[in-house]
Amino acid sequence: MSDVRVRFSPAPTGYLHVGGARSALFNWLYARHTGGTFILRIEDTDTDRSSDHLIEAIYDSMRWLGLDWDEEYRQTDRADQHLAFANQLLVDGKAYRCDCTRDALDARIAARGDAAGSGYDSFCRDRDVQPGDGVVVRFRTPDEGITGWDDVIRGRVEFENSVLEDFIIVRSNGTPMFHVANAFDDADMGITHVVRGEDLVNTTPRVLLLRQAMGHPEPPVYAHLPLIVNEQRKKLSKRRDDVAVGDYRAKGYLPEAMRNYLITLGWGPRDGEEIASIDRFIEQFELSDINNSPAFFDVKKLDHFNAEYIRAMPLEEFTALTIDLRPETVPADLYERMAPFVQQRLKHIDAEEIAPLMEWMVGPAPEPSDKDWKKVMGKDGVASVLALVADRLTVVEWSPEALEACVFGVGEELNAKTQLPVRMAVTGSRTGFPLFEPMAELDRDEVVARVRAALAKVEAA
RNA sequence: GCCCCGUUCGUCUAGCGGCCUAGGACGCUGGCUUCUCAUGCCAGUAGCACGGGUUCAAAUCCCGUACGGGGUGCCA
Repeated sequence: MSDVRVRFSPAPTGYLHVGGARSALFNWLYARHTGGTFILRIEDTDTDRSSDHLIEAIYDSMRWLGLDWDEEYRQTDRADQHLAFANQLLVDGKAYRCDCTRDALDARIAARGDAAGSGYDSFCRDRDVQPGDGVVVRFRTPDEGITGWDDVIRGRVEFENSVLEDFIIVRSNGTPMFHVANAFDDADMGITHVVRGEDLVNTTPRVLLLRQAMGHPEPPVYAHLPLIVNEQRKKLSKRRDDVAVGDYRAKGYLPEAMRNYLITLGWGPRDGEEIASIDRFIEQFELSDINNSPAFFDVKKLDHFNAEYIRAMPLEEFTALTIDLRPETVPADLYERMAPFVQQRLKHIDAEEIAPLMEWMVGPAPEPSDKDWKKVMGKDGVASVLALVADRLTVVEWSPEALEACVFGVGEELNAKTQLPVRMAVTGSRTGFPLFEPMAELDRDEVVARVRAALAKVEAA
């Protein structure tokens, strides 16, 4: 085992969404690639918005994607240590108490003529505020100098310390905030590589400063991943975009397909094979190969991946996975015989995609649209084809092979194409399964009746 | 406003100074698989944001511009 230690640290304030899943995945890939340790750290310091239910949901989505973790922590279990760290900063004079309200700060900002929303102005730095209601602890950021790091993905990133405001490290309710918990835990847990979304770059100098104050000046390796964006090129948001991993699961995406698709967002395998086994990806994965521009989450391409994975499944596995999704009127043995045809046509593991493929086999054929009907049945000679097929069907041997020979035989005799009119008559559709196998599953009388009904409709037109 | 980041086909990517008349994938279009659809195969479509440098040589390095995004919470 190598000494690489990485972590995925979601805040359980929502379901795991595709952006978080991709971060988790890249951390996991790197850990597995290096033989290191993958840690799941639940950052639930915002107790008001975190919930056990959401933590469970995150576990669930991670397991579904096959992302297993080696160690697990919850930051609320470590709050005492975070607080002790914050208090030490207070003792050392690296932090101070502040009782400014947002309103008071805004008033000062307005009085100075600064832009609304400007950062904290260090008002309480030397006021020696005592503990009490509405009092927070702020970190004293340096007034000069530069805080920066060499990002594996972005290169050198630097911030002027002067633009860093004295940020809050302990809330007025006494709980430590994200930065302290994050900085402390990364150092304490010996995290060697921090792989996370680009939306966190701005917090990095704060964490770095905190580490220095803690006596851990040597930073981990940072890799800030490009964001996953929607069609408006904006960061995927839980509110406006439908992006929870669980939703994709519910929509019938295979975890392997989802995981494989996510891998291609911001990274490409060196061998160019974008659909491959997870082992191939683990083998090739390097942080330095991750690109730095945002990636659009393209459901069309995801669908393609999903369809590929569905088709690649062993038939028995596919059948077992989908058999309970068949229309309830379809007997299990019939479904098993039709499963190969279903597998070839499915984009999602979804009952609603399966139903239209086979409902005509167990109930009346659907009414085709006028447009489709005319396109197929409006051709010259269709009536004679249907008439002859209907007659032959009453006596032909009832097997797929014999049915095919019969229907095509009529075509040769009449010098016409027969498959489409017969299909339309029997299935009510121009598209679908190969005709003769399922047709042989129906009763002879039913099929003959459907062909005769179609014939009557053609003649009436 | 301030800070940070980004820009190769519509989309995801390859490309790390000559192999690039820019490759692959999705999508779309067309064709072929002795008569559906799907699959498979073949073909086509379309791109280095712009302007300056550096260099014998730039998609690749530097600077600027434009555009886009992220952050700017007692969220993470």
